[in-house]
Amino acid sequence: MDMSKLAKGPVDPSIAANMSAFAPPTGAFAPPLPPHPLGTSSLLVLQPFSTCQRVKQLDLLATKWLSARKLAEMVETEGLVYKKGKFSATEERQVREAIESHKTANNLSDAQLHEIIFPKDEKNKDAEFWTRITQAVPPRPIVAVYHFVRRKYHPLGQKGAWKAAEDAALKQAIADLGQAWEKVSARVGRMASDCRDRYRNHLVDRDTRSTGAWSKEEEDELTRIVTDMTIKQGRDIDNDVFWSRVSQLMGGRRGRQQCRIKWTDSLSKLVKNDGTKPRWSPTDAFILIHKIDSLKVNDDTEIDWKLLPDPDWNLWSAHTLQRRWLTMKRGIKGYEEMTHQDIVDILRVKKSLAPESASSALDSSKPPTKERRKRKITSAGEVPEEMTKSAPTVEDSDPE
DNA sequence: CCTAGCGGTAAGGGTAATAAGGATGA
DNA sequence: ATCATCCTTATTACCCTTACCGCTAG
Repeated sequence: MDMSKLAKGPVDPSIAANMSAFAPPTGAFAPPLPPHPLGTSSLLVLQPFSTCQRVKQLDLLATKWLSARKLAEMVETEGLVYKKGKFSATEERQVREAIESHKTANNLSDAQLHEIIFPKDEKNKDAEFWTRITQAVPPRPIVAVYHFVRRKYHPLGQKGAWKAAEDAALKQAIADLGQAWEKVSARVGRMASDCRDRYRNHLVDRDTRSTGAWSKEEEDELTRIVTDMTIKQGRDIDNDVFWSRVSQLMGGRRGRQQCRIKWTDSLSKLVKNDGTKPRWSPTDAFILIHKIDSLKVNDDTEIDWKLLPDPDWNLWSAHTLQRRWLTMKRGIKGYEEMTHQDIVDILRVKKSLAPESASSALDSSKPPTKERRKRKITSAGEVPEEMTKSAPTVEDSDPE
């Protein structure tokens, strides 16, 4: 019946148009409208644009400092395609190489390179530089590359755990200077963004903050706050939560990260599953792999995890799915050297071999201890067919 | 003198790595 | 009962995007 969803899953646009599109207020768990008139991204693969158009777009991305709004607008109006999200290892390497070659080509010292990336003097700005590096990682917009490089090449980066003395220095600096992070950074000896992070994630509310396991009261409170903020406002319970605000509403007793993780990894699936906790099963693994396979991406950094859950299989948050994928992937020996498709192929075989539990879950004859089995039937029901159906490889690849 | 847009800084939104405790099943 | 293994929960450094706005080139 709803096999179609399983097989097709979201048409992944991740490369292109996955603007974080505040989901239009759908009902509680109503099927999210495809964020896109399902053309643009898959079309890209097929052959939507002339190469000439592509070149123009890439040039635009590498030379113009387009604002987020403008970017989103162009995705809609003229099918602009650009990449968002974490930089892959490959991209990082491409950036490094581009910078190296720029350095040698212009015979720059380390200090000179530093001056280009962090110019102290107006006169040393070099717009050419950012364009050149951006061209090494299409289709990224220049501003994304700019921020990426400024973080990666910052001399104060990557300093590990904070020491008590640093916390004290940070507190004092903020007391003296306010939230002027660049100035604070100079005093503390950490990147501005790291100072800001340390402050908002750990120092603010430090005396009221509690850690460790959550009490029932706290869990109920968080659930109430989140549902008030989302469902009751007609917003999306998975994507429209403002975690800093939630933390405030929790009276500062839990930080924004604590609240977010608690919700997405634990409480949300409980709410979606009538108050009982589902447990990750081989069937779930099976579904996940097939969904990922159907995306036909080149690399898992292109996956937009937010688009994976669907109404018939929505117990698992995007975050959970992403992590489950990672652990499955790492369970394969030598996965580092493999292509994404290799890994998917291996997992598809590997995870279809554990059908015992899946099929026994179907057997109502011996109801296994917990009721949580009950819910599995919904998704497990279609698995055996899907499995025997086989030929999972290509099938739908090109719609007309 | 005006103004478009560059690019530096802050704010907002999110994940990866890790550890430790809890189920599960041979 | 035991132990390996997988799963869940919690922590925190680190990461990416967007908003904002002063400045300057044209």
